[in-house]
Amino acid sequence: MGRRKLEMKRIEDKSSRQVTFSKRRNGLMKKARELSVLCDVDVTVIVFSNRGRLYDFCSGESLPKSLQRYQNHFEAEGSIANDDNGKEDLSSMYSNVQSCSELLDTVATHINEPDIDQLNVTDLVQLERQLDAALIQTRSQKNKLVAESMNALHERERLLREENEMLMKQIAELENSGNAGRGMVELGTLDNSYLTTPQWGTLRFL
Amino acid sequence: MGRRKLEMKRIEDKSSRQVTFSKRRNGLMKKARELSVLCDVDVTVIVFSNRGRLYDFCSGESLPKSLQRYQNHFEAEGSIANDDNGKEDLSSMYSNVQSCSELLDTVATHINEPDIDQLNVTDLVQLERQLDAALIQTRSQKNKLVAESMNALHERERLLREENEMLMKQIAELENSGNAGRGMVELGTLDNSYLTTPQWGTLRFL
DNA sequence: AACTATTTATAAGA
DNA sequence: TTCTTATAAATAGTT
Repeated sequence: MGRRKLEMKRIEDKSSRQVTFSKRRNGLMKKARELSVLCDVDVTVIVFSNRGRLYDFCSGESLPKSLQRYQNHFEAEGSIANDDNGKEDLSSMYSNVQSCSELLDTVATHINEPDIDQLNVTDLVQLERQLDAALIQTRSQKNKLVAESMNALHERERLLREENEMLMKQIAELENSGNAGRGMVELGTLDNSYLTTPQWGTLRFL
Repeated sequence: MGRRKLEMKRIEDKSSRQVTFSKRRNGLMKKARELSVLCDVDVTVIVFSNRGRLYDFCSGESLPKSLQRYQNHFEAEGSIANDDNGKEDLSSMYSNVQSCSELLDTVATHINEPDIDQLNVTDLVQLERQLDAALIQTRSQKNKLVAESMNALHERERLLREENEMLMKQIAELENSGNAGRGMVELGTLDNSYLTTPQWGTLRFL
């Protein structure tokens, strides 16, 4: 959107690359801010110039906090060095599922504790383990549901194919028995090539 | 840039907020990609919808690597228990992201180290980070592939249904034009009830 | 999911 | 850099 259309490749002229970088960087940050405000979402943008200079935008209060949130989205599963020292592990404690909201309440209460000294390392270790356990359980449940969903999809596909074949046979029969040249149907136009690559393999990896 | 100018505040109507979110999120990602290509810089964008769905863009090969780079920018303070006893620490060894197999080899070697004292806390912090990064990357890729697979399945289902409908119409035509009582087909025996409960909803949660 | 009327971003020039 | 301006892009509201 300028005097002429730009090719989408590295701008070779150093000077105009620098100018474009400055303009578009500001544009990107502005867009990010607008998105976060208009749609009430968290947005984080990090830009590294190739000279190592850092520019960032973060809709939340702090970038590290946002990145932490990002990591929490993926991280955790059974870590190496699970220092299980003799005492009752929490898995039993969590065998009865605490509801998500209850758990979040617990965390919020602990984190917002006015006197932070009230939270000693032991408490935090407990909390960390609880959250780990909850995360593992959550992910496990998620994977289970996704697997079920995919199974249902594959089953539906199978049924549809069967029905499809049945219908084709019926058409063939009708054509053979009917008056030639009347009500002709071009079966050859049906393209089944997209049916030849089932992806069952994926399910194995859940 | 629309029919009218928008106030820069949260869009209250839920529906249009959702639409705007989708449009502007795509716009932002596109801008980010263009900036990284045109100006040859590293750009990372992370968006959390307020329902916790995650969208991201990263110009480098891996988001963890970019985040690592970001962290390094502020991490002059050194890590916990930085007992640097002269020898080169693992950070240099790990500055270049390793392949999965290399990483696993490294871990195996280190964990099986006969003399465990060779591994100080700094080394382990490095190793932990590497593994975190690898895990994030792996899970992210897995989720992406599963989502793609489900999309493919839904698409195939849609095509099959379309073809199915077409075939039914053809049968109806053939029957109307053919001799009555000859080559009759019981269309009523086809049970389509299992087609009425699409499970698109599941995909939202990936 | 498409379609436009507008607004916005920005490439080039000064 | 900064401003200006012609033009390309994005997108708000509509269908």
